[in-house]
Amino acid sequence: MASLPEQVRKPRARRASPLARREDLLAATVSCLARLGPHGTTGREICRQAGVSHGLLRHYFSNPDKLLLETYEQLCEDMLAHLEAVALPFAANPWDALHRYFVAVFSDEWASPEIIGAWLVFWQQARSREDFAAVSHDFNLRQRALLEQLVVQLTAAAMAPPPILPMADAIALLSAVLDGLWIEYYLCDDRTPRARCVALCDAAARMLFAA
Amino acid sequence: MASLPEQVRKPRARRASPLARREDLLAATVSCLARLGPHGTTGREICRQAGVSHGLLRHYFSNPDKLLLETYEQLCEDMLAHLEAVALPFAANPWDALHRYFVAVFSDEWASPEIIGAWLVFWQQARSREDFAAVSHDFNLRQRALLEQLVVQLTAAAMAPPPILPMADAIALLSAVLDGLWIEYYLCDDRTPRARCVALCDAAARMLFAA
DNA sequence: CTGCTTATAAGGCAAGTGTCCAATAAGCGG
DNA sequence: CCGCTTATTGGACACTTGCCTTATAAGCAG
Repeated sequence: MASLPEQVRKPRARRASPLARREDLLAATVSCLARLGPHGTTGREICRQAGVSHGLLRHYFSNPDKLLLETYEQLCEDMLAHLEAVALPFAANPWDALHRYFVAVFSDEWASPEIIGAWLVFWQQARSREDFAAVSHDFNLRQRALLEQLVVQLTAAAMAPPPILPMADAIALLSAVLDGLWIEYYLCDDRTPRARCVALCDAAARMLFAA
Repeated sequence: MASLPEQVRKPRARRASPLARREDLLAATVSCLARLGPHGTTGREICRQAGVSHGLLRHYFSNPDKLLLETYEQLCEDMLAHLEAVALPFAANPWDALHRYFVAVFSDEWASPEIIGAWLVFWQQARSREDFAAVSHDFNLRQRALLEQLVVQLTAAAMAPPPILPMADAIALLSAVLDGLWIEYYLCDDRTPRARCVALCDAAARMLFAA
């Protein structure tokens, strides 16, 4: 039993479509961020979570950092697509569209501890990293534009009088309410239940844009 | 020049008062969190930033994690003390007191990228770590209580009519506005200048609590 | 000036990480 | 059924980290 260099490898794993594997890794990254925080989210740990060998990360992403960045991009893209899909088809009833937007923001899918936890990490990165900042900036612009569009529908349809505050201020405030409640929802899940967040947003919108 | 085991150590460093050194390390922690993110904030890096040997951390804190926690505690304590000192002495003029509170929240001292960046990390930790959650919870309660006190002064002094919304809702909204603007201020420093944040808070308060 | 306390430095060690790389087989086209 | 592409594995390496320990000297009491 001195030398047995044989039968060492065991690539039993089924071969997955490259696209599916990539998504596995992206999802595992979010999960790791939420479970272990940014400190514990290492390339090897992500692979462990995804159930693949640590060598595979390199095969799909140039390095763990890039994986993190792409996770951010993917998350932004998905969230924006979802929000647009939910609110835009209801342009005929602007108040309803806005309400649906709020519901989506606080939905299980986008206000889960996992997602918000990951989001906080990305915000953090955006301060010190150029590439993360670009993604963040782009997302903010697009999200703000969507919100603005919904609000403009309100006044354009003459369903609401011109706001008391300058339009830009009113939108900034509504946006702040959304962000603030979103964070708070994350911080302690029992304090402000989902339905109340939505109700508060509705109230704020009515206050800002209705008589 | 074969064997020179002599003259290796060089504890040239001046001896600092234990309290000052502790504060050095706490400050270095905040700085590291902002500069390198949670991932790069290691015990050794903090010591490097503080200009001391890596062995010293152990002498003041049981481990890097504990240092992080104490940094959080210190930050919370300082911020609450500051906010109270700024707003409470002006109970005679409730609107003014509230305004001073807003100004303090967005002051250079408490809305700096360093502070908010560190804060995001602590929020993240609060989800997965019991001890961080306790600090976070305690801070939220006290901060909320302070804000509530300021608002109650408003109505108690009959300087404002009873709010349109239930009191609890109005306070929740105002708090959300504060948090939301605070974060946004962090995310891109050129978008929403400090003065505008304060003005928006004032506007929100007037809207919620004045006729 | 001497000696004690203790703040400080720095080395060693095990564990974990990122990067690179060679070996292996899974699944498809022929 | 065979052979090529490539998804996948797992090891090697240098490096960093956290933890512990010992050696040193800074500053104060006497």
